[in-house]
Amino acid sequence: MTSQSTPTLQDVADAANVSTATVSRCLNFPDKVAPETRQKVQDAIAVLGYSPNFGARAMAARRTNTIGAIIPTMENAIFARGLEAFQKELRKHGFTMLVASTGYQPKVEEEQIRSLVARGADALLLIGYQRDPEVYRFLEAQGVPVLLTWAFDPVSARPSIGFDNKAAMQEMAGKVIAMGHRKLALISADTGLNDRAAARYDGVLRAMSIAGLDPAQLYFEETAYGIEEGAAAFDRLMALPDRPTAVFCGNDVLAVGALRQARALGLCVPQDVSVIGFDDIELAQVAYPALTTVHVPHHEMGRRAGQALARHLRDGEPMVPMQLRTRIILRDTLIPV
Amino acid sequence: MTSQSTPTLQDVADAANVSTATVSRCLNFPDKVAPETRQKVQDAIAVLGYSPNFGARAMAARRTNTIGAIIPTMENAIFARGLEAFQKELRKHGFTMLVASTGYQPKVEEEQIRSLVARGADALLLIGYQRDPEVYRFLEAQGVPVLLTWAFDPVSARPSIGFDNKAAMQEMAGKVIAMGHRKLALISADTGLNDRAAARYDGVLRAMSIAGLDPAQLYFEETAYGIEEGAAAFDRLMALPDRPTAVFCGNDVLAVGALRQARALGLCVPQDVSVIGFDDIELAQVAYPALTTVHVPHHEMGRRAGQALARHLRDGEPMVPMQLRTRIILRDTLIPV
DNA sequence: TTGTAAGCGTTATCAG
DNA sequence: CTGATAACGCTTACAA
Repeated sequence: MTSQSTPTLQDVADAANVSTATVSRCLNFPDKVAPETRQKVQDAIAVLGYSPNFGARAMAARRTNTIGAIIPTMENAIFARGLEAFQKELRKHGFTMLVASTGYQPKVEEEQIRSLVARGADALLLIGYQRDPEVYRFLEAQGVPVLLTWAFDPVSARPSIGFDNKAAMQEMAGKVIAMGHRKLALISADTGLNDRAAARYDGVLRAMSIAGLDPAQLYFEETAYGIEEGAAAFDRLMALPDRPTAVFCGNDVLAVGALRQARALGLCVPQDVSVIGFDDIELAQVAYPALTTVHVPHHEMGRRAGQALARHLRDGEPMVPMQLRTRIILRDTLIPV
Repeated sequence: MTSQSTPTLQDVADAANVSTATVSRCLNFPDKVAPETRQKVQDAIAVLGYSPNFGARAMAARRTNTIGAIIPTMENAIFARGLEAFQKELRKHGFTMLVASTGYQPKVEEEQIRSLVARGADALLLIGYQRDPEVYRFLEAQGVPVLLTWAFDPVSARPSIGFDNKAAMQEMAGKVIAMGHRKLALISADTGLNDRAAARYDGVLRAMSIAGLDPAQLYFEETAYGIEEGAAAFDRLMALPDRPTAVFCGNDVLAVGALRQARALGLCVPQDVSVIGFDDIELAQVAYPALTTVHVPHHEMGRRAGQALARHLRDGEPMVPMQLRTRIILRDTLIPV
């Protein structure tokens, strides 16, 4: 009774003259099987080129050793470093990462969440807090653990491993103000959809208040994500009658766009205007002038997230929220006014 | 007989007072079901919050509407644009993309291939031609169609949608030589593991031969992938007694590293040395000076690959190889010697 | 240590 | 148009 197409457990069992149960054990608990039996089975597996059917396994075992990660975008490497670390850590623990991206669209994120859950993801890694409560209910109902990252909200009860976007930006803004800058601008991603962007915005406002500046004076440019968009927003700011002397950017990608546009306009950064980024992705070092920015511990964040999830799944350890520190990286795009 | 945990087809069937077959039909062929029945079922689905189990579905239907894409790296956005387009196109046709990355390690690629196949990928998108023939045999045995991309080899029989790396680089090198450059260097990724890198290398050599230069005179720096690595290689080249006047780079990431190092060394690009990239990713425009490079039609490549695969899977259309054109983008890092 | 057999949640064939 | 029912390939008590 040889199968025509791809070999199954049964085929292996037949070939090795054992039961399917034994083959299964060989695969999952090798030491629960007698050495010689194991050898026979492994030979059969090799000969047939057998490899287990994931769907069937998932269905029978009711777990997949797979963890889904859903990020807003795969472009521009904003999340790449962190994910890389996450995936490496998971691998160590025998888990596989599945990635999906949403293009910053909540609807798409919901789809992706459902899709990954339907695919049997044992847990999910999501970026930021903000999403329809319905989504969280769904996840809870399905019994899928979720770890949030890239943000840390001390008041939220949801487990997260990230950093305080507001505090980080506030610190940076405080420094900029201390350098004498008074005319400030912020180029930001959509604060309505993106809680990290919103928090960073709040950070700038808070720093202004504390310094006795009127937050209403902040030039605020909200824009889509991308180098072009950053450039366009910067262009609008520079067309203002009373130009800002320091332009914060919600992320390094926008900042690099701003830098490019400054060049196009014949403006010198930082002499004519200072530009400040956020994230410290590789781009920031390569940009010219090298970008002053807020360093996010991408690698550590990914690693710890992987660790937390793996331990939770394997040993049932509860996932404890963890706040990581950011730090200001002074490069060449910021000088006192 | 209500299920305790996540609802199943059976639960829906019970709730709607129909058979599981009918529910399944509602899901897959809505118009093969009477409108009122359909309504009942849909209500039940909504009430229970049912969503189909992917593994079970895959097992029963023997297809997943999922296509796997395996790329060398997710960092630096080299493949990001193309993948994005690929994924968008697939979505249009009702397919889902699953990504995996290999870190440029053949062993890891094999693992990922097996993993995606085990997960039931209906087809695979792979980068480049070069891999163990055993892998191709495995894929064939499993009946999994494969489309290659990011390369185009006219003599290979395997379906691919890409461009001719060698011809592209040769054209660029020809141009550089025509500008009077004689002392040439190439910073390349590992040509042993990476057929795109090897082809680009060959392109430079060929252009030299054609121009009557001795290919053996090419300064060749083979290095790992990354900005740091590009910088280090450039540094070694500049330490040479008889410096090259033009430095080709196997990709934009290496080129940007070279640019950074030039700055660090106090060298002016392009006055002191010309630098040439390959790929034309966003980085190339943002770099300073803006990078002269070979434009790869990322978007079109991804889109067409998605189209070809979707049609093949849906309508059984054969996948025909397609060669896309690259073009030289002259920006600010190359001048005549 | 190994085998038997009952699921796991769908799809799809075949009657009705 | 709808309902039984047999797969699909694997895991896991439970027995031997």
